[in-house]
Amino acid sequence: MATGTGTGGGRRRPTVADVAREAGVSVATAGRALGDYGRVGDDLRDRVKAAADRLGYSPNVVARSMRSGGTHSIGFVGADISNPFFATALRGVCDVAREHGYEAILTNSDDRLDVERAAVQVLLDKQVEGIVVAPTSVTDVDHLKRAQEVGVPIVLLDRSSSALDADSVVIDNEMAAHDAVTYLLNLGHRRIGMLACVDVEESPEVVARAGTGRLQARGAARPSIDRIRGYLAAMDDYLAPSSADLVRCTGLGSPAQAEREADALLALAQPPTAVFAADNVATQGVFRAARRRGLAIPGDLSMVGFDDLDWTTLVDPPLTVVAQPPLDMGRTAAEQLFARIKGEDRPGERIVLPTELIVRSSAAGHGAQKRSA
Amino acid sequence: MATGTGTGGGRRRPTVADVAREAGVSVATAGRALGDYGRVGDDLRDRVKAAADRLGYSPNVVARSMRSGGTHSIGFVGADISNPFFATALRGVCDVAREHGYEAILTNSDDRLDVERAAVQVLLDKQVEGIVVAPTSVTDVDHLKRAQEVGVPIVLLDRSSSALDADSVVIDNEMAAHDAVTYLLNLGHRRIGMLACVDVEESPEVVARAGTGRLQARGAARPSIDRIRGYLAAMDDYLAPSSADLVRCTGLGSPAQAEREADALLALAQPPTAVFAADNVATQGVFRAARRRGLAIPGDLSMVGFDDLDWTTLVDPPLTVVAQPPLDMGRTAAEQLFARIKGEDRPGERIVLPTELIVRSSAAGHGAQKRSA
DNA sequence: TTGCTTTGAGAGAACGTTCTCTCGAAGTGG
DNA sequence: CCACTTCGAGAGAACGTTCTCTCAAAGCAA
Repeated sequence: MATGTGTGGGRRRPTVADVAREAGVSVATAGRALGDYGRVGDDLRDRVKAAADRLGYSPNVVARSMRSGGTHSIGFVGADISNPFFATALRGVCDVAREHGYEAILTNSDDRLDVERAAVQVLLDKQVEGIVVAPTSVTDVDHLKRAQEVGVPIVLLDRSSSALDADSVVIDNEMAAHDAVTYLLNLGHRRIGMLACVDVEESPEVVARAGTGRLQARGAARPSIDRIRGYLAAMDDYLAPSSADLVRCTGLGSPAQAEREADALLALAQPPTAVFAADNVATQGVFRAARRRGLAIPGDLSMVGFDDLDWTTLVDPPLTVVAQPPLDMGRTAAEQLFARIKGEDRPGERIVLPTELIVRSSAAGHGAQKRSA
Repeated sequence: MATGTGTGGGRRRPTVADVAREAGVSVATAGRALGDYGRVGDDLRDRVKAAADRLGYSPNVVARSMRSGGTHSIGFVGADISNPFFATALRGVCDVAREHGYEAILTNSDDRLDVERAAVQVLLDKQVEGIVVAPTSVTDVDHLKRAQEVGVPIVLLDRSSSALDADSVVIDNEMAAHDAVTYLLNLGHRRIGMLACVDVEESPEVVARAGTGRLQARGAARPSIDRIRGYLAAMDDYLAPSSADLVRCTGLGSPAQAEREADALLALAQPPTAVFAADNVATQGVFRAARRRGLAIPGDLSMVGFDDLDWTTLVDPPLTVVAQPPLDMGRTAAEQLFARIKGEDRPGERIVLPTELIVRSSAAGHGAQKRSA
C-alpha cells in the first residue's frame, strides 16, 4: 500500500550493479560507460546508457564522495539568515557555488561561539570541501584552525582575524564609520551619539576609553567594534567630546532592544543632536525611537544609518546611510574559497570591498557649520 | 611547507582504524567503543576513547551515511533566499532541522521550473532524507513525485498541489485577499486596483475574466493567482466593476518593474481609489509609485499591502497589511517533514496557517461608506 | 608464424563506517 | 567436573562508487 507520500514504500534506487545486470555487462564496464572514464566500446556504452535510462539510474554521490573524497559541498556559517545582510551574502555564496557545481550547507550560529564551534564540527564531519564563515569571535579561532589543518579551507566573511591565516572579505568598518561621523561633524554636529548591536563586555576598553589615545591594528575585532573605533577617531579629529554615555550598545539583533537603547540615548539630559547607527538593526531602532519621541528628522535629530536596505528609501525622510555590498561580499568570499579548493596555495588575503556613504535627507546642518581638520 | 590556509597540507583525518591501532584493539572493537553499540568492556572502551581524543578523531559521516543510508540532511528549495519571506521560512526550517540533528542544503530556483528540477535531482543524488520545496509549478510535479517514489518525502511550502499527494503548509491566499479587498470595499471604495508579481501568461483566464463566474477548487495555483481570485470574488460580492486593466501583473520579483506597473495602474484615465498589493515586492512598488506621483496615502489613495515586514511600520503612514507567518510556516513544514522521515505514513495533509489583516493607517473611507452583502 | 602493441572488458580492491558472525574465555548451576 | 549461558572481542562483509590490475582478443609489422 504505497501512499506515494514518500515514507515507507520507496523502492530502492537503482545502482550501477542494477544497470550492469540490465545491460548484461559487468559492474566495471557499466561504471566506465556511465562515468565516462576508461575505455568502453561505443556500442556497449550506448547499451549501458539505454539501460540506465530505462531504470532511471542516477549516481549516488554519497558513495562517490566516499570513494573520491570530494563531496561537492561547502558550508556557510552565519549569525542569522533571516538578517537581510546574511541572506543576501548567502545568496551570493550559493550562486557562485552552483556555478562550480557545488551546493551549500547552511548553519546559523546566532552569534554564539559554542554554537559556531558545533556547527563547524558538523560541517567537517559532513566532509565539506570548504567553509565560508562570519565568525563570532576573531580571537577564538581554534576550531577554524583545525578545519584548515585537515585540509578544509576557510574564508572569513564580514570579519577578519589576525589569529588565523585565511582569506577574508570585509569592508573597512573603521573608515566607513569615520566617514559617516565626519560627515555629521562637517554639518556642524558635535554632540553625536552612536548605537551598535554588540555586547558591551566585548570591548569595555574601547567603549570606556572615550576620547584618548590612537587605535591599534585594524580588523582585529568584530565589525561593530571597528565602527566604534572609527566613530571615536572622527570625534577626536574634531576635538568633539565623546563621553561614554554617548555610545550605547545593545545585545545582538533584537530590534526591540535596539529601540530601547536608542530611546535611552535620546533621553539623555544633554541629548545628542545627531546619531550614527552602526548596523541595520540599530538604524531601525534609532528611527523608531526618534519618531516615538516626536523628534523630526533631520530637524530635531540628524542620523546616518548602516546598510542600504530597501526601506531606507521608503521612509520619510529617505535615510543617509553607509552602504556595503553584501551580495558581492558573498560572491567574493565564495570565489576565494573555490580558488583554494582548486588547490591555489598562498598566504591569506584580506579583501576590502568599498563602502559608500549615500547622502540622502536624514542629516542636516547644525549651528555654525564650522569646518576644521 | 604548510601555510596553514588549508589547501595542500592537510594531513589525513584519522579513521577508526587509526584509533584502533593507537589503542591496540581491532577495528570492530574500536567501532563499538566509539559508536556505543554492541558490547565492549569498560576498560577497553575508555582506552579507545582516550586514543580517539589523542588523535582528534571524529567520525566521517559520509561513510556512515553510505553504510546506513541516512545522511541527516534535508533539502530546501526556494525561489530566492534574499527575499525576506524565504529567508525567514528557511530560518524556521533550519531551526527545526537542527533540533532533530539534521542540516539543510540550500537551493534557489529563481522561480524557474528547469532550475527547480535540476535542484531536486541534485538533492536526491546527495541522498537527502527529505525536501521542503516552494514549488514553481503546482501542475508540473513529476520531479517531486519521483522523489517520493524513491522514498524521499516532500513537503510543499507556500503552495499546495492537487497533483501531488504531499503535505503542504500554506495560508488561505484567496481568503486573505478576499478579506483585504472586502475591507477596502467596506470603506466605500469601488474602483480598486490590484498589483501582483506573477507572469500574466500563467493565468490569462483569471486575469481576462474580470467579473464573471465563480472560482473553482482552491489551492490549485500559485499564491498570487489565488490572491487574484480572492480579489475578484470580493469585487463580485459588492458588484464592483473589476475591469482587466485594474489588475496588473509584473514579472517576478523585480522592485523596479513592480513600481513601473504600479505607476501604470495609477496613471489610468479613471484611476483606482484604492490598491491591493498582493506580495511584499508589489507593496513596495505601489508605495513608491504613489509617492512619486505625489499621491497622499490614504488621502488620495488607500492601500493594503502583503507581508508584515519591518518597514511597513517605519513608513508614513504605517501600512495596513495582510500578515502571514513565514517563520511558523518554515517550522511547520520542517516538522511535517520529520514526521515523515521518522516513518509516519498517511495521506498528504494541507495545513493552513492563519493570516491576519493588520489594520494601520494606509486605508481610509471613500465617498458614502455604504455597506452591502 | 612470431612477437609486439592496442583495445575492450572483467575481477576485485579501496574508501570508512556499521553490523553480523564466529569463537574463545569466563561465569554459573546441577 | 561438566554442560550451558553470557560476555567480550576479532574477522570480515556490506553500502555504491571509482579505479587499478589483469587478461583475452584483435590488429599489425617483420
